[in-house]
Amino acid sequence: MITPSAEVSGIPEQSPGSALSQSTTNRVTINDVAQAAGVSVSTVSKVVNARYGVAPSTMERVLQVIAELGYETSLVASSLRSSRTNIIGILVAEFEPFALELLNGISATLRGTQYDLMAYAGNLAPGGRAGWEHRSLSRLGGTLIDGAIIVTPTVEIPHSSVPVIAIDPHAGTSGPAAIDVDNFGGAKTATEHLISLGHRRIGHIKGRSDLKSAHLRESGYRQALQDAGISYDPQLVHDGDYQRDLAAIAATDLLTLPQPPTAIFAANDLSALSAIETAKSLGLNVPNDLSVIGFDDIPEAAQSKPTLSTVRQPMHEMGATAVTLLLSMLAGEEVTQPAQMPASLIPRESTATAPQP
Amino acid sequence: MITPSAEVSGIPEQSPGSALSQSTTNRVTINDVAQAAGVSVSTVSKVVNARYGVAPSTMERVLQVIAELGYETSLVASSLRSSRTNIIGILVAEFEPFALELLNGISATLRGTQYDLMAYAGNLAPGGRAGWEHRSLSRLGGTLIDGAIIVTPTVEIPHSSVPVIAIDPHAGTSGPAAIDVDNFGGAKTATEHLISLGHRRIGHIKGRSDLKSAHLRESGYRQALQDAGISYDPQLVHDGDYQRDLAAIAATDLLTLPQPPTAIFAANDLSALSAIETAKSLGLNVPNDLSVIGFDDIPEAAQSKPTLSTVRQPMHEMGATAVTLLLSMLAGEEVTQPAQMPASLIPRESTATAPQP
DNA sequence: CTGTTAGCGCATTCAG
DNA sequence: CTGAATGCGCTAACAG
Repeated sequence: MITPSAEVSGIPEQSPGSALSQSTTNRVTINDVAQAAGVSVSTVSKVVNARYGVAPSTMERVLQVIAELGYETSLVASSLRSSRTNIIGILVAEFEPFALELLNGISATLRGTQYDLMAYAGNLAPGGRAGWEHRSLSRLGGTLIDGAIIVTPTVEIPHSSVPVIAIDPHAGTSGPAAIDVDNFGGAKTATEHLISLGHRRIGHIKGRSDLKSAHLRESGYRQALQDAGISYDPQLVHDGDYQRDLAAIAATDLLTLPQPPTAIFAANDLSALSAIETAKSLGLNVPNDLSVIGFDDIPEAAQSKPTLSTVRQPMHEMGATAVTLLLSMLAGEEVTQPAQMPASLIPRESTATAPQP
Repeated sequence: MITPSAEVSGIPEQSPGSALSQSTTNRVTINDVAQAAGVSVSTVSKVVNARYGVAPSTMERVLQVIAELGYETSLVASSLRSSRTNIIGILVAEFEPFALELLNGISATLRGTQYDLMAYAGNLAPGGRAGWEHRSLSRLGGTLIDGAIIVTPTVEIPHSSVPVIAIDPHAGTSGPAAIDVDNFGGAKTATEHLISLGHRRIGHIKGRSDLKSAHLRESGYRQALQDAGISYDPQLVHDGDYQRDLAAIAATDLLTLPQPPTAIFAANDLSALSAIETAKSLGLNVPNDLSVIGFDDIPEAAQSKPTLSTVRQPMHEMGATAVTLLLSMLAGEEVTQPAQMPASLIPRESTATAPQP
């Protein structure tokens, strides 16, 4: 999308041969400005931060030099000195679809506020040990960012020097204020959808067993089966770990059973999409031979062939809620109550009535 | 730290017995560790950075304390001192779909490297002036990040203290190494698609006239017409500015011509979707009465009714290429040649054979 | 091997 | 009104 940044008054054209334009590589610091303007560093600082106590003439001259040199305060240096930065940090393990959708909602909600947004992926480097949450929070908090939103933390978030909101926390509930989706209810709805289509033999590809959401989704699945009077068959439940490749193995195992399921509820969309591919490669038609439903509603779900039926997490709203809560915490209010968002069924093409035996 | 907004009324902050300021758990600094371990700060620093010259026994003790206190080096402080941070910065105006898709590709490409990723939206605050590119780059570069990828800059990127890659730059070509899509070729392909469906009277909704991409897309359109021996009719080309509302006006003008077009190539998907809505409101059926094709392939394109035919920008690949180029720049190689990615036709439901007169 | 000494760029007292 | 001095948390010389 094109940003409508109306460039009404252009930047002052800096003539190429300008003697002021410094040679190259080095950043323009407050010292350069002070020297060029013939004032002290502290005066420049006052001008930049709009403090009182500077003569208009001095102020004007300094501003002139700042414009010419294209000086901007270093985020790093200033945040080291003063506690306030006006930056909200989003801490993620990596930028996967879920985090990106969240980011979208967060960015939109933050637009027009005084805050800028910084998203940090702190678990990209190899040997990515667990505990990226604490590390990122500790490395950025207290200095670079005024508050943090942590996406899908898998461990308890410890005490922090800045306000923190957790989105979709996978560990216990004793941490900071948290926002998540109704995993149990959503999984139950998904399974009920399959049951209502006439399926009786329904497989499940589980999520990461160390995560709370995975257990809740499995519970929802089992509850729906039980409510419908369908007995639970352990053979129909395999581990997918929320990952594409492992889900493919799980799907293969399920579909090569002597009596394979006619439908699969995968714990997330990634697994579901992987299951569809696996089914295709085994010569099965989705949804005629096999129905598949996922969980999340990532963008890819609407673009697959067939399009993926799923349960939607309102990621945009979750991001917006997180921002709202965080802003009120930054305003000094106490926020501790967790928020749970509803999950909604999105039926698409990958689910259909059960094949007649 | 929370600053009560009593500053205005002149009340001195930090009241003497303020137990509140003590309640916020302060960050653990290297000083705390040094003190607790009974060593000097520099020794701790050496341990943290795995430098040689520390006795095993000391090292062990320090590590023990670090673990107990949960200490992590402050990104801000360390990056202020040492130039290397192992962080790549992605600079965007805000997190909109295009940037997010890019981020996805960038994150995936960076996984397993030594670098972490920091994305910064520097144009969220109100009064977001143009020139966020320079400001963000100046505020982060040289200290916080080792290199930067700037997404859709609209102004020239000035000299910088760190390596920079621009993705989809909308201004001139004299800046840093740049990556964009084949706007001309893509537009030509889109128009040829319409021609191959039998359309001869093809309208065009232009993009923002101050942007290079808009001109290239119009050129591609005209080239395709010329190649097919169709004469160019200025009446069929209106300005849409890449925006929804202006595109709607343009579409209305086009469709109420005495001899309206049977197909429209819009300069971006947003305009195309707007044109479809306009056509519907005029009682036209898309694609039977009017074919519409866009440019970009934003996620919404696959979810509209009818789904939108378009030309796809390979955003994932563009992000990956940006990372590759940047990494080689960081490795000391000289990279200046721009990279151009291919655009590919994505035919969907909004285009069909021309209606028989 | 370890501690001491300088700053990195900036904001903030406190004297002139 | 202005500038010199101090320190934020940390790393990199250099001494001891």
